[in-house]
Amino acid sequence: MLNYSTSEENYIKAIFHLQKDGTVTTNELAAELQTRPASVTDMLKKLSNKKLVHYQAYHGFTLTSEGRKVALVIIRRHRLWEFFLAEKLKFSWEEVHEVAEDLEHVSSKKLIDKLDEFLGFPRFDPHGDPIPDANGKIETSKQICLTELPLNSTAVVCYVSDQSIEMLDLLGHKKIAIGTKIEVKRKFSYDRSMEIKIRQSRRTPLEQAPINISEQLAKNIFVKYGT
Amino acid sequence: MLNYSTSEENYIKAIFHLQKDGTVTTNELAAELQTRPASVTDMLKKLSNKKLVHYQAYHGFTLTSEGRKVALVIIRRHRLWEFFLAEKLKFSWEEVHEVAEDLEHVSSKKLIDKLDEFLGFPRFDPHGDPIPDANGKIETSKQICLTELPLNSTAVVCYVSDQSIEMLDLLGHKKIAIGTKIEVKRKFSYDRSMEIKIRQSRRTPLEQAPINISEQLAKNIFVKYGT
DNA sequence: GAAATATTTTAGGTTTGTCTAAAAATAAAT
DNA sequence: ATTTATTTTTAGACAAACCTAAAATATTTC
Repeated sequence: MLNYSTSEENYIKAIFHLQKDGTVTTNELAAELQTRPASVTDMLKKLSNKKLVHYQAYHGFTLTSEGRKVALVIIRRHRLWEFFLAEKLKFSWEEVHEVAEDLEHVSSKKLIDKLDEFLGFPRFDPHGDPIPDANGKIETSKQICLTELPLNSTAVVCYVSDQSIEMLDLLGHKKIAIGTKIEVKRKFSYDRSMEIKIRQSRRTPLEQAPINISEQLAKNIFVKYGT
Repeated sequence: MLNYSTSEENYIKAIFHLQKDGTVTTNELAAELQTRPASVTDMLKKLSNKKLVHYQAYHGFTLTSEGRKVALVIIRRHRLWEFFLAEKLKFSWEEVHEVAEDLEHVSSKKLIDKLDEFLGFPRFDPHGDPIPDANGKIETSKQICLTELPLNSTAVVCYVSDQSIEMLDLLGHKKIAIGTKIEVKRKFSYDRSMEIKIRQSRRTPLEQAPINISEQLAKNIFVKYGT
């Protein structure tokens, strides 16, 4: 079970990413995969036979629930490798994607689950995209940079990109950590600093006075909506 | 450059391993790769055109120096991944090979060199086989278990397979470490324990009194001939 | 050294995934 | 509602890597 060719996997993954906006068309997919529409039709028939996509000639296609499950496995592999490359091998942000494109097709489930464990079950890849867990569960809300959080919105810190001693010292002083709830109260256009209210996760319901965050700090803090 | 298909890579690697005993024959290679002689002939023509093998119809083949270079790159990848799987992901000894068979075909040189660095430039994989360095240099003498070292032979400790606290404590007490020179003076058939003389690497020229090593300990110490 | 046996190569076919060019279906425009 | 344009599918080919069966070459044996 769950043994597909590199090519099939790439199609499934691409459909998953494109289908956010409704059904996917042949041309869209051909453009995404840098191939020809005729090739897409060929492959789609195959994936349709394998019950991975709903396909009606001339009317686009979407993944079946089985197809979605496969897609999530591939995305899990991809993002875990990206995390590994950035975190352990010190690849830069922009370099990880290309190498992960190859690594993601190595299909040993045990390899991926052990890699996940080795990495400490990370929940976001270096681009801030969520990593599906071993059961295919994935965070719905995408991670965004604190600088992009709109005024008066509340979100939770989930990742800090710069992990230097100095950075962690500053965060400690401001009592900001993974899980801290943040609400943006003001943004100053002069230096792009912001004023925020924070609440420690769970056990600290008391309202804190607003504190100030420099642009440089905000740039390295990532948050997501929700709990 | 250096971009070959998975199939080509498997052929090159297999020829490298088989050619230790002279030229390789079509049947040998077919058996090794679980394929048919006719398929081997097809591929061999292709590799011959690419100047990776010397090939004369009906008379076997060997790698060219270019082919050997390619083989060493593939073996380097394979053994580094094996080391990674065993050391970092806690795969058992016997499981690493199969997964590494897939990982070895991911061809990014940067990936492999960074992996090498991350792992601390290991010189032997979990089976005791030497890992070629980034320039394709490889230890000539294979690592063997101390139990296999013949009487009155001298060799150098290069690897310890059991790295439990207890084991390291015992090794520390006996002053045995990586680089220690060992000469086997006696082997007792009764309990398969052995008496050895040791000399610390370089700076300790003085002859030590022989010490005794249990079979259990010897089984976990690996040595190689040479410096 | 000719016959028997084993090995290797050729010839022709299959599958996977791609392509081009032409035909069919859908969507847009007048 | 036709015509025009776009999109999608079919038809037929091709390369890679494999296969079977038959022919060619080596090797053994007598």
